[in-house]
Amino acid sequence: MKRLTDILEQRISKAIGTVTGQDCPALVKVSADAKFGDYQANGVMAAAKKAKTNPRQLAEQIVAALDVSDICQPPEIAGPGFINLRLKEQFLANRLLEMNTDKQRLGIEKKQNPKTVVVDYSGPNIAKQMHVGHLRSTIIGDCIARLYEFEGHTVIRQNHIGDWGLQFGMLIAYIEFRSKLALEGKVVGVIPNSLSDSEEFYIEAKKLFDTDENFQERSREATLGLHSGDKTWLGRWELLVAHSKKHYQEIYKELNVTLTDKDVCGESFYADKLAEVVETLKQNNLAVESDDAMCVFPEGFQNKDGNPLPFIIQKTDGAFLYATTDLAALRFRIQELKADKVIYVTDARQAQHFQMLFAVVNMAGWTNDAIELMHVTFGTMLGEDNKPFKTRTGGTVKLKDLLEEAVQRATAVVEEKNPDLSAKQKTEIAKAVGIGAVKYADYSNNRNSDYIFSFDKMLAMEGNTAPYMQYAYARIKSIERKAAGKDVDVENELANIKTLTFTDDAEKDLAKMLIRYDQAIDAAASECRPNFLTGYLYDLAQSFSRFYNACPVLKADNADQRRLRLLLCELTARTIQHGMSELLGINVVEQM
RNA sequence: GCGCCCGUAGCUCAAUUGGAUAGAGCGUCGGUCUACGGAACCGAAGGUUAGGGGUUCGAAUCCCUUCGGGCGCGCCA
Repeated sequence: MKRLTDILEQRISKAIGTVTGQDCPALVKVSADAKFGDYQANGVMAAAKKAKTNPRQLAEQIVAALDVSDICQPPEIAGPGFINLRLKEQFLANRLLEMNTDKQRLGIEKKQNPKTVVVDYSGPNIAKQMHVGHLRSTIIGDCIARLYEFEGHTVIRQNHIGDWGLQFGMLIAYIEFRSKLALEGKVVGVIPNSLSDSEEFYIEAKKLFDTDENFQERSREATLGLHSGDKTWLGRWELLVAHSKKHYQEIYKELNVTLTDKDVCGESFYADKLAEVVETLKQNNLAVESDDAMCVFPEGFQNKDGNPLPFIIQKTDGAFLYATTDLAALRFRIQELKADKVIYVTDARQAQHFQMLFAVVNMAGWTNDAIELMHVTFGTMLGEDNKPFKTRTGGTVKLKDLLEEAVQRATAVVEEKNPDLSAKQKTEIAKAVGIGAVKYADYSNNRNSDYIFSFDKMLAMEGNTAPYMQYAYARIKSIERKAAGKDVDVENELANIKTLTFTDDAEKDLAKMLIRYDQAIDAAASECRPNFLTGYLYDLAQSFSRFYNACPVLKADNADQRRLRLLLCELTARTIQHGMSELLGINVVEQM
């Protein structure tokens, strides 16, 4: 099923071309106001300007050259030269019937020319618990990956974990140090058995590092040993990695995030490629020594003093930096993974770093115009005091704690609203609602802005929240259950519908919303903006509520009317289910 | 100092990227139910889109400028 906006765009653009002889886009959008119809073409004014003619007259000529009679009623011209379009009921009905035949994709086609898209997101550090600072990248990135995948692209997820460098040298040196203490009977436990052990060890190690020169020295040796592949050091390090992976896979599972172990490709993976990256850049005369460090100077970047800003790829002491790793990673993604598009999902503070990274990769000739490099930024998560989100005592909020609290709060709400459900159901619902609320709140905000984290707001049943969406879904499922109780076989009734007749405006309004789902997905994917999708789903749910209020389904006037209404219910449920569950990774529930 | 992001209703946020009279939710006020889950629906009030200038048929959106906020800017990631 081809996207309606694309069909209209194509036909009207063609008509503009026929009339003016110029190539001007029709700019078809959903109408701003229902009184202007369902869709509008905004491109005539610009075309008229280009052709140096009167826009209203041009609009008339275009309409005369246009045939959309299979879709719309005769187009109207309004204002300075808008072309307004009203869908025919028959067209609307046909679209619904087509959607009905495709349970998986609601009739939405895959992209004609799929690309290989690398999405880099989440990227936690090992040996530390995930905290709120990882939340936005993890879930926004996951939505982007799901969107592209649904559109038919080949998506390669990359979890670029922080698992290399001095801090881990320090930690494995501490494991060694601790084993000596253990021999003297001063501590119990030599190796960290869990991630929380690792975290404690990390704190202890840092203390020691800051106060003990010998330990500092040993940490450097450990780092070196690790980097040169020494088995003893490597073994200790692998232990840390294993605990960490287990931890964040648990979090991903809880969050319903699609990252798996095979997507992990962190700093350590690129460690042996860094020297070669630097060497290549040196040979190309792109990397030069400056203040004893190896730097590349991409054009257009300045430091505080107005001097060229370096992209430092090797420190004075010879060590490599994250810039070096990022270069190696990006080259790998382009050359080995064959990426057509690389999307980085990190916070906005790194914008300049990525601009420079892309510039350097371009200088090196590792990329070309056909490859799209994209930094998807997002703002900071703030507490209700408008300051960066912290615990009451000012500490970092652990993701695990945050999610637990969300589920706990949701449990209380379920308990209050629907105490008669089974314990098992309540648990399932609380999880879907609690975790869903956290994710949905993030998705529904424009990712560029900072956003204020509030359990009360995200768990509210009103407004654009996960619970509202889940409620809309549950109500539809409730109707279908009731139908079964009245000997109405919904599946059978919807299986062989040939014609549909609308008898109420609320039906038509809902139908028009339903057929716009493909466009919402496209907008969300192309801009990497999940809030376009949540915005659509919310509009849909509201539209359904209006319909629900106005149009009895099971007590409809006649069989035809009931069939149409059942179909609208079912398609709405499927769309909500698909959008929430498949694209946002938020579960819906039959009852709540 | 330079650069990036931001400033929209009392509050929290949208606005399909330059389109028609800037929309939601919360809060406030007023309505709707013996239909299917009231966790709902309808309506009202609330705006000089921070201020000013410009571009054009048309600006919250683009350009300039002032003010206010956040974040970057040489060996952390």
